[in-house]
Amino acid sequence: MLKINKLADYGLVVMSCLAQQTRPLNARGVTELTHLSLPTVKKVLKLLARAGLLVSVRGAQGGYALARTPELISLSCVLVALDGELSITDCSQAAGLCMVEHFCGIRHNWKMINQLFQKILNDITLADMLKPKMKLNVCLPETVS
Amino acid sequence: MLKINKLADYGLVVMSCLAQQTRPLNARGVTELTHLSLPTVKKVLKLLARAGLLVSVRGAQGGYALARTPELISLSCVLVALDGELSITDCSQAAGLCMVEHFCGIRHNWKMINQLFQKILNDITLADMLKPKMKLNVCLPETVS
DNA sequence: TTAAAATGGGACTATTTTAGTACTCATTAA
DNA sequence: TTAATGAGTACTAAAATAGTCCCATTTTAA
Ligand code: FES
Ligand code: FES
Repeated sequence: MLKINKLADYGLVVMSCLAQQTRPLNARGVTELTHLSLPTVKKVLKLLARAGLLVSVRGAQGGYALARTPELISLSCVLVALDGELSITDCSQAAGLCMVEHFCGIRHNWKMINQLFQKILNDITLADMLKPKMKLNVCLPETVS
Repeated sequence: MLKINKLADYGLVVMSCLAQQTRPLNARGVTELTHLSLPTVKKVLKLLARAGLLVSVRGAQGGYALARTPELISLSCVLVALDGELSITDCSQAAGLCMVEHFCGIRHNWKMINQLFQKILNDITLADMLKPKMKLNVCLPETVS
């Protein structure tokens, strides 16, 4: 449960690959470094560029580079770009998606959990993911109301 | 992203419904209280019973009841029963599922995040979910190694 | 003893989502 | 001018999900 789709997973691999480059890298280059298939890499790169996380340089000698430094790229925004907003249940995000909404006493609590997870993913940056052993500093009793 | 499947969602609704009963309730009774469809309710009840979260009483006047008090039922075990183990990415749980495992520098960090989420869902109980406004007390810098 | 009420287990189908691929157009450096 | 490269879009195949149905087993109650 709670799986992100593969595209999002690959997306993070690609992002961390590009974070280690000093100049734009093209799709083939990413393929060689990550061992992911070329069509998949292309798809991921396009989506990330469209989301504004990568800048693309067209034409010969073109390629992709991070739009910001890894410290300013949250895990959350990468995942959202490739796998949509975080919503643990259909009902925890928008209204009207769940048929038992009116009879359900747990919707509010799902929303709280959803917010907590969102905050966690927001606080982790690409730079953190690049570290061999990331530190997770989670201490958010104030998230709760 | 990070959605649990509908069965798991319904499962929690059913569990919270049963938590408010004083005697075993049959599938039809659950349907009436939750407004979920009967076949779906039956499926969920069977899965929860098999997982040991509910005890079933067969025969006339039979039905289902919680196997333990709500304080002793974690959100985690309900979700696992209906939607499998928590694993954000294929690679964060077991080895050998991801084709780029050998070239991937972020696998360890995914595992950390996975553990954190697991701990959060473990610490929330069914009793918490029944409260109108749950308190989330997350403060686990020691989870990290 | 019998009939009715209920769960248990499993199989099945339609739908939706996901993964992966292919093709054409636009842009740019050399 | 030309070759390299990204942008956009459409498509197919495979997998997961949701929802339904059927029949055997068990137990209560008439
Ligand atoms: S299960 Fe959908 S609103 Fe509660
Ligand atoms: S993406 Fe699978 S091991 Fe890292």
